[in-house]
Amino acid sequence: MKKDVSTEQKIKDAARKVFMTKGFSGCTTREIAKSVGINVALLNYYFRSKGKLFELILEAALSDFIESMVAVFNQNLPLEVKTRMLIDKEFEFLRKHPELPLFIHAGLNQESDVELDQSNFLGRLHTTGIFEECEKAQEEGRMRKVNMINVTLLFMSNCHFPIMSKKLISGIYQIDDKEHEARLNEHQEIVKEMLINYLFPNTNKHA
Amino acid sequence: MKKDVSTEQKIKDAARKVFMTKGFSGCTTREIAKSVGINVALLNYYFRSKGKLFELILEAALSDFIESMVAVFNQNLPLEVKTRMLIDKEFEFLRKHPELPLFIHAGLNQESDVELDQSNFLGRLHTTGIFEECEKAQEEGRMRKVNMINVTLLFMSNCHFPIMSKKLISGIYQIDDKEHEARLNEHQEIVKEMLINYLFPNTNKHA
DNA sequence: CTCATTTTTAAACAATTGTTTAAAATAAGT
DNA sequence: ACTTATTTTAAACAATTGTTTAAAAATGAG
Repeated sequence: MKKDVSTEQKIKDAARKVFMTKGFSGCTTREIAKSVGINVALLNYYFRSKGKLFELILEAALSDFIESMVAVFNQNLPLEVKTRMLIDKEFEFLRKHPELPLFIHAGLNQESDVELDQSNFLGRLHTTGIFEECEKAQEEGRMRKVNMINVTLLFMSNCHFPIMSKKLISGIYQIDDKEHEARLNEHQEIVKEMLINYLFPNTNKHA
Repeated sequence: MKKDVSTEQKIKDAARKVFMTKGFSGCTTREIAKSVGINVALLNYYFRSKGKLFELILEAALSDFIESMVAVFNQNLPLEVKTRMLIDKEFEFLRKHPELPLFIHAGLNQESDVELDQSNFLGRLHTTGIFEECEKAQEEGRMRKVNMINVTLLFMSNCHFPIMSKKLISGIYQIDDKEHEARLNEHQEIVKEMLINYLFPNTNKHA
């Protein structure tokens, strides 16, 4: 029945790679097919169209990215520790998939018919209990009272943007990959300290 | 000689709008021409090709965006005040041009031949004296000792990302434009306080 | 082996792409 | 007014696009 790796999966993998680097309208179906070593018609045999294939890849990317958060939230650790871990894991995850954030944002802005709530991301976050955990910490005065949307924004801004902006930052400051990596490593520590200090102001700062 | 608004400028304006919302490969030259009310051939008469026109628009966008920073840096005010003003001006500027950050990042990743140092952005920043100002503040212990690249990252992350991520955040949390705007307004204050606290820890916090 | 189903291909389809050519319209110079 | 230069257009160009059709190859069941 199935081969070692099914053709369907091979197409998905190739499509992911190509779409990620070039975007939806930046590549052709033939380009994807060629990188798999198959005919163009086979793409439309498995997936009905280029657009449908793209939606699939985009939703999978979104899922990966939410799942990497959920994994940390599910850890049974104090909120402060979890926060540090979340940032570390995010940086780790994004270093492995540096094109992901830009791909997601560009993809959402182009293919406007992708409905985010269909994948129930909010639900998946809720099941981790992180919202209640924060609410409790806020009531107890351990955590600064900030709307959870703003908390999310704080984390995403400071983890995703540094990765997305590599070309811009390297270009402006004229630094090479090595130097940029060094800046990124330092930034990871900066972000951890800054966010912890801001969100948990009463925790003793190890300065 | 010249008309009220030159055709060349009208094309640039239209191209900017179209490229911003759809990206380079997401639109066609005919689409741009049509929105100006001219023939396709006239595009290539003024600008040599679609790619050349795009580079022009992208570089202008980058320029706008750097200039909005430079304007603040040139103000003769204490660093802490300038910092607050920078964040406010950035949010103000980006609210007017919300597509700009994503356009710049996507554009840089697609059209890789755009050389950032040709526009001498770093030079323009240097002439404001902001680097020396920070260095001095760092030596005097008023400002935390952080590499200027990381400082830049902190500002950009926390100003640009909240604007760029509108669709993602609205989609995940299922909020409408009004609620998103409210979150953004609150975020502006959060970012100001967080960055000031982090970069100028000795300043008395108005908490 | 046989036959039906699934997988894969080559070829063609019509539409659209960026760009060019050559002619028309407009403006400027003398 | 006549000529030259500039601006604008319509039409065509070849190449590429996403998608489909119909046939071939591979696979599976009995």
